[in-house]
Amino acid sequence: MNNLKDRVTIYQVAQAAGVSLATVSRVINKQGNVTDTTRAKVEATIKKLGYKPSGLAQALATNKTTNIGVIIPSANYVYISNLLSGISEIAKQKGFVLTLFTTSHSHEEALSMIEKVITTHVDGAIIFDDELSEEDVMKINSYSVPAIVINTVLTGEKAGSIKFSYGEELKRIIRQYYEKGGDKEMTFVHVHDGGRLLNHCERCFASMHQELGRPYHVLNCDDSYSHTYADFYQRFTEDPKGSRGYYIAYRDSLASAIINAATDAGLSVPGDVEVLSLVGTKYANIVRPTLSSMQIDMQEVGKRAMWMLTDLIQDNLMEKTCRFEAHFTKRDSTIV
Amino acid sequence: MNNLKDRVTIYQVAQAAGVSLATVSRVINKQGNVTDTTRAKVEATIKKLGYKPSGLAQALATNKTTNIGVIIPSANYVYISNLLSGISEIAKQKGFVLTLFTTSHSHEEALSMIEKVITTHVDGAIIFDDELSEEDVMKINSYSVPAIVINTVLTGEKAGSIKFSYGEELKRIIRQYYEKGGDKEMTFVHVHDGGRLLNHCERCFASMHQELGRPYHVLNCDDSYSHTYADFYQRFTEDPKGSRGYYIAYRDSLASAIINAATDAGLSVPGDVEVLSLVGTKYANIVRPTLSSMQIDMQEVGKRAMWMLTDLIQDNLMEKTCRFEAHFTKRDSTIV
DNA sequence: TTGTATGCGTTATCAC
DNA sequence: GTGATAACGCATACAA
Repeated sequence: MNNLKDRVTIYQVAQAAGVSLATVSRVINKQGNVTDTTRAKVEATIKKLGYKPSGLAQALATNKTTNIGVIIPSANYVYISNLLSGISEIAKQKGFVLTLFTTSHSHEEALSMIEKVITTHVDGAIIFDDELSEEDVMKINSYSVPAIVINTVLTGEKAGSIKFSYGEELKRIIRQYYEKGGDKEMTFVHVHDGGRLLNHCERCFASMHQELGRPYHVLNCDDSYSHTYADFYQRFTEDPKGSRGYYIAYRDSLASAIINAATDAGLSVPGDVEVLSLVGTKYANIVRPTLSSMQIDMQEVGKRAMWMLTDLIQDNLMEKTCRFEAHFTKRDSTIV
Repeated sequence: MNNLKDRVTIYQVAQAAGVSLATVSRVINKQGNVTDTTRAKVEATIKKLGYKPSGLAQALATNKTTNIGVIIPSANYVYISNLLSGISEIAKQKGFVLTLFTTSHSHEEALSMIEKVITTHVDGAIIFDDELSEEDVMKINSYSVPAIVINTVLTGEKAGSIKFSYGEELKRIIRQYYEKGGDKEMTFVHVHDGGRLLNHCERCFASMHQELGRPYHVLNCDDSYSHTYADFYQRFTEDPKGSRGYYIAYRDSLASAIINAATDAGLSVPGDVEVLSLVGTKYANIVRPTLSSMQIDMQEVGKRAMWMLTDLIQDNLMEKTCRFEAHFTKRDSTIV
């Protein structure tokens, strides 16, 4: 049961090499003050015994784990795994290791993850979770764990944040659509538990239409390709004329469901049905017709977050806040 | 710099509550032998002081981190993130946390990650990396770190493995294709650094054709949608007749590149060009025409791996080896 | 039921 | 240059 019982300790190395453990420690940490002779002797026995220092004990003694906690919703979305990949790339570069805390659309769980991060003794944390309020996140900071928060503003001593500006760009797209003669009525496809980003977009969508005095619709659907496809296929076949419209969906897969349903129902895209994906990934380019989308390079966001965090850990972060602008790429699923 | 200096310790709690630290420890670990009165007192001061036990110190004292090391190639592929998501789901259920070690197509790096896993003092490890040989993986086991290895056989006391059976199914698909009157010549689309699974498939592909006495081709291409699209588009437009064939690609995105290139070049899929994706994901269903694919439910693999690992950690793993069969799903990109 | 003492595997501050 | 020795924060066997 005690699966690490036979771990070789620094003490055993010292004994075998005929020196004190202090000397071994010096060799490990490549500090000076060691004769080449003894150094060689120690290194030899280290190799012979297969000694590996215990990160645990090191961390306890130095008060530094080289460990970054990452709080994200379940890693199963493409844009999340892109984010993770970006974080991971820089973390590796800087000598950090990532510890994952995944949440699943529950405020309670997200909170308990924050507690876990604190007990886990990480050197810093990157948090990307819609369920967490600023207040929640402050909690982690009150334990003086440096933290970068994505998509939530956060003010604090040991904190930085990355903010997405989605709403303004979305408003611009909507205004431009009508200005350039777009005449379809727009429908915002709402999904349950879509998170704060989606809700923010929805609010901007609504307020823009109110501002323009245009009619608009909001439709609830399931966060699943097949369900969404089925729903829309039924909708499109039952009332082809009434289905004409411009649909804004949260994710590539959902947008694709609408495109495919329309195409399969004999409607033309973008003639009868236009579709915009809010969170575009590389798949926007792959599906046919290609998918007009807004996107933020999440891998880049991940990199930046990790950069900011390393700076923050060294008390060296100048700009505590950073914005990422969403960009619109027109492809074949929309006319303008 | 010393970012955790002001952490509240168990000792401070004890002092504030007027008990010994042993009592506090008992309260934390919910052991018996504590009066309700003192328990309440201790819990109150814990809350008041905002005390969180140090996982580090706990781990050092008990020789148990609740930490699982996961070695994977950079998490940027859909099937990898599915795997991760499966692992993560069960890990959370069992009270473990995941520490990520990502590698990037380098044997050296993969080896150094194994060393890191050892020093990191994890309770167990799940390894999915094509760069690691059995010998490499044995190393982690020789430190008596329980490990589950995916897609590499491994024999060892504290080890289990999950094996994919891709080759046999691929052979079956190929044989069946010709038996049912498929007459296109097959091309295996090879990508650099595709890993052991791809190479295994390639060998099976070749040997099956030799067995059948059929001609076959192997084509090198880049592991990128856009490059592959460009390459194939050129190929298809320059020599439409000669392009007729059955292409086997590693990944959905690459297979989609071929499909789209063919379609855009005026060829018909699956009339002129048939395409099979080896590692299918949900996108096989989304692209048009839909993509015939082989697939293994990687999320399920992840779950199983984590289940096996928890059993292994408790010396309770009966079946040390487990196979996952790849399944073929015929969709619209192939005729049979 | 509660407190004392020791150990977990390091680092770091002293002496020598 | 090298070696004792005290932290680091907690669990636990043992004594009270």
